[in-house]
Amino acid sequence: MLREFVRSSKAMSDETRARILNLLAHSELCVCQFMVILDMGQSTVSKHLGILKNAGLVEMEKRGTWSFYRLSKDKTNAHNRDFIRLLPSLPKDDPILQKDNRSLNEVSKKGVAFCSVVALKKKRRARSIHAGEERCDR
Amino acid sequence: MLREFVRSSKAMSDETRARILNLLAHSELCVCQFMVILDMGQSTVSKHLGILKNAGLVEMEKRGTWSFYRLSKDKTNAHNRDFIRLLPSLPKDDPILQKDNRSLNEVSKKGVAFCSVVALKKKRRARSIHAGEERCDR
DNA sequence: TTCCTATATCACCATATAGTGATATGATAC
DNA sequence: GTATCATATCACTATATGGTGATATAGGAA
Repeated sequence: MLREFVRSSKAMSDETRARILNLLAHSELCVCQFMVILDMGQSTVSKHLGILKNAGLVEMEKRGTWSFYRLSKDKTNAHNRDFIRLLPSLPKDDPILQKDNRSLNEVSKKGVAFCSVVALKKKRRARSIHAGEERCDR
Repeated sequence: MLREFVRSSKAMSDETRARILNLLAHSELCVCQFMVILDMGQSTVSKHLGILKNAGLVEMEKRGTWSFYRLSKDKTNAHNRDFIRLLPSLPKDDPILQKDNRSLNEVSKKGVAFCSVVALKKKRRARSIHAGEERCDR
């Protein structure tokens, strides 16, 4: 149906989600790895992945507390198969995607546990900055 | 560049513009023909066509006062070639697209002049309704 | 010239969306 | 049990977008 076609197309047509799809074209990843590579907050990443999953472009598998995402292998959806096939035409010479791919290599080497630590640190830093600002207001 | 990829993808990912692209996959059309088939106002149609043109998915040619639109034949843009190639995977069984295609047949038979008349009538009707409402307010 | 028509653009409003911090959920470790 | 961590979801704000009427532009006809 047209509605599904548009939903999948919309899911692709955002810079952040295009970056996510580019990364997933290389390997499966969990949320905290995306946080490090994309340098974005956890809720942002989770939201974007939810949109991609809802459109059927991406699948999720829980392993312990981690959620691993990968490109959908669903053969029943014609649009999504075609949209995913389009990923190789993402501009390989784009500096953002090149940087993402380099980060992906590093992150992959260091493993998931590393990302958890980095993501947690980031979260705590954000909290403490916020707490500091509040103190200054008094 | 990623920005262009996203722009083209965004241009496709709207129900109205997907309908426009579906029509253009069959034949070139001018604005007033879109107005009749899509049953939308002139400014709306013009805006959507502008977005598609700006993304490079569509070309425009002026003939007299008419602007004719067609799918871009530009071979230099990799994304757009791929996006246009995706059009055949628009859901052919979708009732909206089927209705659009039927309307396209009728409109094509009757020619551009017919559409001009219909579009103009519509415009006048809208104006007179609006004028009537204003009179009632007094 | 003046009038009419086809299209583009503008201004506006209503809705949708991205990003974010806070909170909720759910699993693991202690 | 509690504590901790990974993720999902909620609430909110700022911005983007779709649809529309009004206006501007520009070509053709009278």
